[in-house]
Amino acid sequence: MSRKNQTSELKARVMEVALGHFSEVGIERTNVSNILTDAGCSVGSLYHHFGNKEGIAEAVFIDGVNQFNSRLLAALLPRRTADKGIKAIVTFCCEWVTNQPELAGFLLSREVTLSDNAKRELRKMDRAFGQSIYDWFVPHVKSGALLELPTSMYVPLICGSTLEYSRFWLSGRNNRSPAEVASILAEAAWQSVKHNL
Amino acid sequence: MSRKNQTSELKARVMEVALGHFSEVGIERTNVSNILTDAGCSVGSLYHHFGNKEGIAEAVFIDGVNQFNSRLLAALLPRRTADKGIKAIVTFCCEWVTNQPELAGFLLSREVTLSDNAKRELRKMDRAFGQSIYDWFVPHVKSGALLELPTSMYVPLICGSTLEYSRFWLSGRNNRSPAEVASILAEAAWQSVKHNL
DNA sequence: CTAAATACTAGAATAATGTTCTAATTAGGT
DNA sequence: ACCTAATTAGAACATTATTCTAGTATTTAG
Repeated sequence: MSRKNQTSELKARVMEVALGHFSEVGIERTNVSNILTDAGCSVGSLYHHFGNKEGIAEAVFIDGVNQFNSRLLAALLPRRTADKGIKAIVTFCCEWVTNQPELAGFLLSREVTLSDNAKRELRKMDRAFGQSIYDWFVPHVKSGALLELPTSMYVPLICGSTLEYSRFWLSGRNNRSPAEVASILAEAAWQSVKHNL
Repeated sequence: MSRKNQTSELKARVMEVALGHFSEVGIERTNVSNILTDAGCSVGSLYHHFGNKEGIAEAVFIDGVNQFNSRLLAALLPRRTADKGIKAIVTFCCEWVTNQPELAGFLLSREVTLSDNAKRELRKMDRAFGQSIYDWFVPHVKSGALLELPTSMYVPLICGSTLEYSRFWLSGRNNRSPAEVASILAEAAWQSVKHNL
């Protein structure tokens, strides 16, 4: 196997193992040495590739956000009406959380303290993502289908309930998965941002 | 001063200082020695009273939840109609977060890993609190003013958007405080749980 | 009022664990 | 085949949470 492949496999293995530990006991309480043994990685390699423990968490985080963003766009952009779009966002979130509880829990926990570099990278990603979302929204606001609100309020209004419900479910405090209650959450989100004549 | 007062003052001082550090850099990155010097406390005393660093965080957390719960009830229980009640909850949350950003940020961060004891105590508090809330809700659901939903969904639907918006604001990513947009959030929450004929 | 018990304080010593550093190894280009 | 740069290795190190032993003050009981 080429060095490149070996390396990226090692990094992937470390990130996967780390996610398991992080989501189980949190970043602080997972020790580096456990990651090392479970991933079959040496101290030197790990610090070469990730810098420090936070660096692993950052990598996992950015990877997760990337995956989430691109899949969400794929679910949203084809929708042609406001209500189908809003409901598609909520439904997608519910399914994503339900299907990848570990990753979702990790992203939602906000445990990661991002370095300045990681912040920059995330901001760049967020800008591109936000622009695509924005472009989808504009016509529906202009047509009067959606309420006109401060930009920073759409995400909380549309996704807030879903994310809050997801946090509950992920912490094991209720049985029905987000996917199972997606239609309720989607309808509620729609009611809260649709324009009421 | 009596020993009791001296002790409880020390504990309060430690908790206050600790909250400052926690909310600034997180639990992991605040070091015990800083808390010690800032609060004028010895290693021995601190570990005698709190057990370990997590123990301080737990104490702050439980204290905060208690305060929040009792004040929320005071804001909700006097309301006699469904829409006034729902909007009172949201408005209260917005003001509470806006007025105590440090404590709010700490509670919302979910950084704390609760010990089994703390979990038990919190569950007890939550049961009492939840019961009072439940009693307020029942008549409005029976009367048809509010949607009938799985119990575990009311909190996310009513508070989710507000909490999500609060997280954004607390992380410095938008200017308008929750209190400033409370009416929008309250209206949205109401739309999402009211019964639509 | 005295004595014993208890609660509390103190800080040096310890242990746990994240990170650095130097040296060895390997792969890919010339 | 040789050189260079990327990578691996793990022992040494540094930081920091926590324990431990000893000492002091306060309350309680007889």
